[in-house]
Amino acid sequence: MAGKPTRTARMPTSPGSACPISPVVDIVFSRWTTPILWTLNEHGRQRFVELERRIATITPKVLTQRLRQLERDGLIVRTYHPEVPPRVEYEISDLGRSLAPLFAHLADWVTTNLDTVEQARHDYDVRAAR
Amino acid sequence: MAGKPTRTARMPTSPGSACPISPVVDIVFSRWTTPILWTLNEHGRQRFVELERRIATITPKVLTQRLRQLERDGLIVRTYHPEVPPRVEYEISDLGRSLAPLFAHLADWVTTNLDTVEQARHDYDVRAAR
DNA sequence: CAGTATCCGGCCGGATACTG
DNA sequence: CAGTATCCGGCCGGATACTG
Repeated sequence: MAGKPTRTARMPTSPGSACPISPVVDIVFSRWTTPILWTLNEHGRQRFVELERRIATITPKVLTQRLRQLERDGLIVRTYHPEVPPRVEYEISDLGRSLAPLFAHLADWVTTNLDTVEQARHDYDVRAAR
Repeated sequence: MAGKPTRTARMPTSPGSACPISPVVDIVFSRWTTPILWTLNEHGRQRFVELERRIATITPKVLTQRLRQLERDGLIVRTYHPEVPPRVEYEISDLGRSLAPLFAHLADWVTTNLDTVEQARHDYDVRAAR
């Protein structure tokens, strides 16, 4: 046994204990996962380039990474057609689709409350400046 | 005017264009915000140390940072009582409370689907290993 | 008590170039 | 077309120590 378990490294120290929704946050809500899932849900089965175009500011590397993670988590399905040139299609899975009502709910919250958040930020900043 | 605007720096390049829920993701779903909001919603108005204890694995620095952000976004309210020793209380705001049904919805999704996700990961890893 | 100060490592994501 | 390879910077978050 080599050395005591130094606590230095980034152990996940998941906040899960205090919060039952932490798992879904890890799975679904990273920087690019929601745009990807949203696009697949809206426009159906799509090829890599189509996603790249629709999401626009994403780079191919990152798109690949996120797609792989989503596939691993079972939220999307990847289909490879061995042709020349190669053709790959992505579509949302049933599990992924089960997030749709949730996403709609979130979109509602945004329409209703985003202004309030921005106003709050503004007020806070004004108060902080004085 | 010094130099052309080099595109090197991390411009946010927000994915928002493609996805109407990106804003709420930025506001609510970072590593520690959901545990904090959840705790405040469950146990009501609390002092700094109480939050620290309930969330357990969070450090004071990070707790302060997240609380400030949530206060700025108008999701929580901070009350400072100038006593000795000082007393500060945090409570969820009306805006913060408006997230409660959403959180319940998310918690439901977790109970229903977390097993499926873990199974999918397992299957993916097995397939990848071969 | 309720924080702040300092240091620091890792990881995520971006830029750019290249490939079966 | 659908990616991979390489390099790299910033930021988030953690560890530790200190303060009005």
